[in-house]
Amino acid sequence: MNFLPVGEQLEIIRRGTTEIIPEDELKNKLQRSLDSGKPLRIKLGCDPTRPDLHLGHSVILRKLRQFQDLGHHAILIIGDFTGMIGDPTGQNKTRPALTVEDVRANGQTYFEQAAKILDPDKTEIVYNSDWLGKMSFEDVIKLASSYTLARMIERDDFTKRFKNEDPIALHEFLYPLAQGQDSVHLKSDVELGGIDQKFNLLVGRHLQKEAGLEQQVCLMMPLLVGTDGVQKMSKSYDNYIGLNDAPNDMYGKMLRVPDELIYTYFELLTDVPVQELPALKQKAETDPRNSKHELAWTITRMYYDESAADAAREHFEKTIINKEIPDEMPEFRFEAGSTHKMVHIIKEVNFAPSNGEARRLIQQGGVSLNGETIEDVNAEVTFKTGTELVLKVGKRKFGRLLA
RNA sequence: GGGGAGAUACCAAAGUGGCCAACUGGGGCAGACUGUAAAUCUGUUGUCUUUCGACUUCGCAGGUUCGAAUCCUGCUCUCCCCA
Repeated sequence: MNFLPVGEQLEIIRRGTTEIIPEDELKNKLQRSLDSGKPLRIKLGCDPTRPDLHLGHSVILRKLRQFQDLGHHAILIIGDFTGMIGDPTGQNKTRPALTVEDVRANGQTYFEQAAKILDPDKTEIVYNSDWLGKMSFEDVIKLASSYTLARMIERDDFTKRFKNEDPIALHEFLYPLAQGQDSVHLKSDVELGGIDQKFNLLVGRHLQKEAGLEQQVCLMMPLLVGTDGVQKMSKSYDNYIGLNDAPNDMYGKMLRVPDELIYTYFELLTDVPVQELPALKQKAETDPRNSKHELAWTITRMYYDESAADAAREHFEKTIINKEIPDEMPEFRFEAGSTHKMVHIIKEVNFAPSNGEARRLIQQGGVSLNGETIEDVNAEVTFKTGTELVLKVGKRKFGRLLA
């Protein structure tokens, strides 16, 4: 393997990082691997409890990919065992523990999505139940003795929950230890994680030292702010853009992101070269509109391709900006000769979860048929052979009703 | 082991026998505005129902009552204090 010079590698590695602890060690490790031709072992643990990946996950996965491209060895840990505990990080509640089967199945889904970013052929996949599941109670006690309560509860999450008089289950203290044990087992050189993982990653360093191993470098990425511009991107806040989102959704959601995030997104989520970033930053401030379109296009292209990105842009301009009807939309067939209430149709095609909600949408002027806003809550539609109607609900739900 | 407090809709949080499908805030959704957002303003936010209304919902299970989120009993869970 031919590695780039340490300085160049560092420049790529540093992009977007929040913190590298300690950076000197990373430099040394890189130098050593350059001298010996031996790649570094880069560890990334993933939590398979929620297998829907979004752009937030991509920040770290992309960092791992960068290491891969630099010639290092990527290890993706499916935390099937730790998943049963539930990471207490950022939680204000005890998480429900999942069964092994659940977590295993999720792990597969997770990897399939991660493969959009990683080089799947060069990724080693491991399940931490393989070693954690074999530990004896004695082993666990030994492990638990290596950390103190005081150090454990200095964590923000625990402190907060403790102050709020929220429950903290004892086994949650084992989570960081288990994750750290992974590092011991895998002899990782670097562990990647979000900045909220700092504590967990440092425990890994600590445990490696106890085990007489070389310590891993901890590399933390910022938490991606979600589309609401406030909270970290997360499915539970519904402020995410999924890796599996359709191109149109991806593009549209991206444009709804607050202007302030444009640059950050370019830096953390796209593959534009480092050298172009300053210019993009400038543009994000002076010309947010076009800059954001560029961002949306770039990201859609990354997960699909250029033509999909072009099409998504067109779709957006058409439907949202010009308020036209899109070319393509889901079609719904109705029996010729049948009559349905609008309310029922809306619910039927899943544009509203209940009849009540559908009624509300009509009352609020959010429903139109062939461009005409429906005023009457009781409106009915009779389908004849050849009937073709365009139903619009809200700003972006379109459907073609056919008979 | 002993004593005390608590569990309300997506979240937070009022409500302590009828006026409660449940105040209020956040969030969500829709409309206006806009380059998409944000901000702002307006409306809306259990299910079924055109209206009237009916039904289900306030940790779980029973009970008292004409009537219960509100009272009683048991259970489950959580927090605090003492040991």
